[in-house]
Amino acid sequence: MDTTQLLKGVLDVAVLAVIEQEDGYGYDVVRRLRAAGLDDIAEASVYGTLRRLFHSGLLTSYVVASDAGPHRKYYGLNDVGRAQLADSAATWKQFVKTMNVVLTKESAA
Amino acid sequence: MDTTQLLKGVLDVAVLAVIEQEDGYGYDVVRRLRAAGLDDIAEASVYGTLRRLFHSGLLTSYVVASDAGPHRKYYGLNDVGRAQLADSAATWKQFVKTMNVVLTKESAA
DNA sequence: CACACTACTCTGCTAAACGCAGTAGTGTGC
DNA sequence: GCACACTACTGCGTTTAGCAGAGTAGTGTG
Repeated sequence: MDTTQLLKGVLDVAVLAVIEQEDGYGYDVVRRLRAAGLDDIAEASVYGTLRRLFHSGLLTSYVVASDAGPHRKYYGLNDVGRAQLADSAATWKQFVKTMNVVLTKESAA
Repeated sequence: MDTTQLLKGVLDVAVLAVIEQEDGYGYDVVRRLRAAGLDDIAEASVYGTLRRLFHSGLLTSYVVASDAGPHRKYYGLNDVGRAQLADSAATWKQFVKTMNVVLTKESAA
């Protein structure tokens, strides 16, 4: 099965969670997500998500010069972002529970 | 948060699981999924998923006359479907674990 | 015979992840 | 001193899949 479809709607939460830990820029968020186990995540997806979240008003943004490459566009959570994260994480957990009900009923052997 | 996006890729597994329990027809699968907690699932999504899974060769299909309405198109799992279900369920569980890592690292306070 | 419930189909819309290409900045090796 | 690798970001077009909404029937009830 392709995990691409599973990511839908979840990448938002994942990115928010990673940034809450510590402010991050795109390239770095990609690495942190991959390190956490989302191995085959695409760069374009993360950059796209960051832009979407920022334009939705959930993130702050500031640019920092780098000593090893181009400048970095850092993102951080604001209050709206933190609230959204809490909310989405709760929705996710509830969803997982529901799916567990659906899946464990299977062949009640 | 909208659960629509969370369903992506997961509805397949959910439908397969429900059908493995017992053969079912569209209208009935919808009710069983809703009963399990996927309240706001749309009929069109389930019928679409059933057709997709059938055409992918995971389901068998047979028509039964009903005593209370039009005929019913029942679906059942074949071996390919059962294998796919096992596989997808495993992928899902792994994905949930990964997401748990991502989410619980959050604010390691 | 109108209406409700069952049961299914079809068309078109939309969100979001991704592939791919392109643009730069920096540092390393030949 | 130039090719190449790595860092860092942007933009466009494609694809997948869930959903809204409308339509078509069959059955049974007031």
